[in-house]
Amino acid sequence: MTLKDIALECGVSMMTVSNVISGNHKKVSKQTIEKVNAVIKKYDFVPNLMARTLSSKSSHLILLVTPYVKTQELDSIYNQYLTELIASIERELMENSYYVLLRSVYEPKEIEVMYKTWNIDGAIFLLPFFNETIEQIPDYQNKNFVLIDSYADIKGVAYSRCDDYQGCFLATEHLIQNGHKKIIFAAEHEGNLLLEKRFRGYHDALKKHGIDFTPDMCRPIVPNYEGGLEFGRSINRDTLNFTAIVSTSDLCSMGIMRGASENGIKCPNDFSIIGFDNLSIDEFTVPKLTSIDQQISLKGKKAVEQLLNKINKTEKENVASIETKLIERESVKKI
Amino acid sequence: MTLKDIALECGVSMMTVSNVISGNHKKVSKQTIEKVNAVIKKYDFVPNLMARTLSSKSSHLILLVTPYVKTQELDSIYNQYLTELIASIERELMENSYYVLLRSVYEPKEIEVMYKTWNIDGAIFLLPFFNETIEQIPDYQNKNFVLIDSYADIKGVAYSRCDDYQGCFLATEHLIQNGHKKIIFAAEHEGNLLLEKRFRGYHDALKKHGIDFTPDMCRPIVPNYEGGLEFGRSINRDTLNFTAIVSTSDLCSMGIMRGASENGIKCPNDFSIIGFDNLSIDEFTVPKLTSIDQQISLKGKKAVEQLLNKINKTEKENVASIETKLIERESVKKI
DNA sequence: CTGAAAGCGCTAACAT
DNA sequence: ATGTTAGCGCTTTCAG
Repeated sequence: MTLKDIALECGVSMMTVSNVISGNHKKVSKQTIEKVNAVIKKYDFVPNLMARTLSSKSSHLILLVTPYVKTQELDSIYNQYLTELIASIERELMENSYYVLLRSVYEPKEIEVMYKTWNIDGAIFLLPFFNETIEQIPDYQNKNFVLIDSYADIKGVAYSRCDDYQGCFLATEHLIQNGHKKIIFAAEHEGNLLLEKRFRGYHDALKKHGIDFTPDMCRPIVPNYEGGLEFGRSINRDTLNFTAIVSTSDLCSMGIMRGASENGIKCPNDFSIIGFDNLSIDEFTVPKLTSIDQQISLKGKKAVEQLLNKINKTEKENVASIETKLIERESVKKI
Repeated sequence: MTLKDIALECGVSMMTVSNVISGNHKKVSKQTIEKVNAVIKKYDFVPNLMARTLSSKSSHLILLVTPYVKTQELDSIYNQYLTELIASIERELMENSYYVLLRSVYEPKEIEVMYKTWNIDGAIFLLPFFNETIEQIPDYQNKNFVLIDSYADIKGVAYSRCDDYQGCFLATEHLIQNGHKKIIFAAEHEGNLLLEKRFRGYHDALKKHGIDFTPDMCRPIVPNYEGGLEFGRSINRDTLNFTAIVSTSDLCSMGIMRGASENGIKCPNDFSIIGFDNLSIDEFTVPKLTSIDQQISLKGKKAVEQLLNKINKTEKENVASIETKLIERESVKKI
């Protein structure tokens, strides 16, 4: 069943059917529209987008780019994170009649190949691992790129990310409001644009409430489970010179809690901690972990919004900054 | 840059270039092949698959089908699970020059629409939620379907799933080998094909080692975190008439451990437990959770193998049953 | 408002 | 071993 068959049965030309389907309703009379739609419905006709793309160049295909790494190498945070992100993006694109091609990419060249192969209409980079490669892609300014979680400053692309500054500001302020003054920041942030934003939020919250920041309050740990575990194990009654920790990931927080508990230092009685990401496992830890929620689905939705703005050349702000939320559980104690 | 341009520059016909690209090397002389390949390389020419599909009908596009549900409704197990599964499938398809279209599907009709729209070459159903809908899809026997984790018995489709029977057999036997005799099975399995297999594995392991099964050894709980929590809370010194639990999900195990510990009943001293799925969070629980590993990546790889067999009409067994593995951690105590 | 002609980039089928 | 013809299903362009 093709456009031609529909046209024949309706006694009109292919162009008329095409116009009805494309929603060019100004070019067709009401009666014709109804007649054509009836026949389309009768046969459950669905236009072939391969053919449409070939002649019109626009495929309605969006490339979702993930890094090509061994699955095991992906920090487990990405598991939950990516599923939710991809699901929300797919849903939002679907509602706008776009389709999702998923591809793990190792070198920038592959992006270009995908464009030539499938006439891609745009791409969303799901993780901020592509900052350096994007500018190597030919004509990247005109390729409708959206970067997620990236603070790179690349001309012509759009961004969707959570407000990392505000997230750690919130966390820090919450600790202060619970009576904490000796609050440390648990991540090496130098050289990492995202972590620098988070550090800045922590720093400025201290400042706002008249607490001096000194360099020893920043602990240069790697913010994953192992890094947290190592740091946690270094905590004992002698080194416990703080009452609260601003962490930059839930898994890191879990590592810290586990490591410290090996020395009999327990959260929340001996120290309070706030994570980042609001993973569902936060409900399963002991104590349940207070965390900063990233609103992942909203981030995906906004990424699609940015993309459609680019595709439709709607002149808009090219950064979506998603508000974070504090999710209170049991890892912060009022002192 | 098109086939035509390459043909022109080489001084040959389009068909010759096409044959070189498709690997029809019997139809072209060695010199011509080299000449053509040189020009292709010179211009980084990539053939347009929209055009190829239009004339050849084969798109090299594979549909990955997930259920369309609210993200929040997806049990968190699927998060980690799906990411790893999708990553392994994408990788394997990519290596065979296939491309991945991702789509969440609400009703069977949508599958048919995707086929008409994009000339899909086959589909993999990532979760066993489609058993009832598949047979409603027109011509489903010839559509190259692979179902993951399904025990449905549908004509003409292929399957990739872990050996659930063997998984719980392994778990039960491991407990027995650690001296346990009073072992309960923690899931309502009736009416669920997959859970029935697991129960059978548990049952047969008991039998093999001369332990009688009595109906009270099967606890009809819902095998997720909440169900586990509820059951765990029901355990106290009076009701603790077993020494070990075969659970059918890691999250359920975590719920049980948490619920029981609220009553002062601790794993592994008061009872042993083995989970199912081997989630990475098993490393973070206290005690670390012994579990049955599903080899998710292998499952994805085998799913692709099944699919390619169908596409290439290679006559093979249409079920891939993935061996499970026991991952020992700290939740089983020798008694 | 409606239609005819031409062509998107490729390949199947049939030549030579 | 190589080339020619026709056509995949749709839209663009230009005419009426």
